[in-house]
Amino acid sequence: MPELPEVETIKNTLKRFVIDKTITDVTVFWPNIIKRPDDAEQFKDLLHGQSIRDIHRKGKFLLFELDDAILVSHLRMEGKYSVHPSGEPVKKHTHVIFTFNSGEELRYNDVRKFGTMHLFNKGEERLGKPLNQLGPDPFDEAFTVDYFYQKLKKTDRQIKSVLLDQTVVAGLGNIYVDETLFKAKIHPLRKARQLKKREVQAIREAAISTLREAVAQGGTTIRSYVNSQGDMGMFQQELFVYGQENEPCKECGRPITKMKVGGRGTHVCVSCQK
DNA sequence: TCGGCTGTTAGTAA
DNA sequence: GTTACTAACAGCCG
Repeated sequence: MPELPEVETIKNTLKRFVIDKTITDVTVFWPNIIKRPDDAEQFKDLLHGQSIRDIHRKGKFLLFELDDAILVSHLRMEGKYSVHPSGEPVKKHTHVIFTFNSGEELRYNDVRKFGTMHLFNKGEERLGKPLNQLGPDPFDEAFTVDYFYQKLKKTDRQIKSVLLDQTVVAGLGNIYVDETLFKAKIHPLRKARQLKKREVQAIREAAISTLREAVAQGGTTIRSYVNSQGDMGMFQQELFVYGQENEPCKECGRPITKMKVGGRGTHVCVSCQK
């Protein structure tokens, strides 16, 4: 589900509910979510007594900053965080509960159980998986045209697949890649290494502006995404190609085509995108 | 009823 | 080393 704009929105809404709350207990119903440490009991012990001081985002990852630790969380397709009074009935697909000293709980819910949590000592989170291979955030100043152009030049893959590669740039997923390529007027099947520098520049700018606008709209809700207050995003109203199969292109009027690229459903205006 | 699809990515095979 | 495919899981749609 969530790509950069959704994770950013979740971070911002969640902060209001959890900052300076102290974890007094952790309950893990589906241990496979916990990837580090490998033992869920140890995970629980390390979190006991820790307070949430801040929440950060890197690509699609949420980073919960605790007193002595960083909890790195990826929501994958359907992960959600929400805060509830302790007495409230627990919903189906809730897999981890962080109990606070405030009489509330932070609950992690994930229909498909794909999400992951990695716990690190503070300062060590960038050294191991999953953050050690992550490319720059699109909003980071390290995401320069030169960096991007060099990366694209040394791969044989199609541009769409490269944009989905989180080691190249971190935060784009299937929706925003399709939207970015439409905005840049580039066909998703183009070989990355054959793109001209001005095309690479156009993709970079399209990605940044698309993501910025989507953050402003609170993300995109296609089926299940809601932020940590339960609000839907609004960016689905601004989509040009994603989910617009057979609809007229908002630029040229010709129908949007759906195809497969790298195994992913891909939406393209074959008239606008070359 | 069942196969195919879904906002992701780690692991494996070629 | 690079790239392509699949599995992890559940639900929805035709």
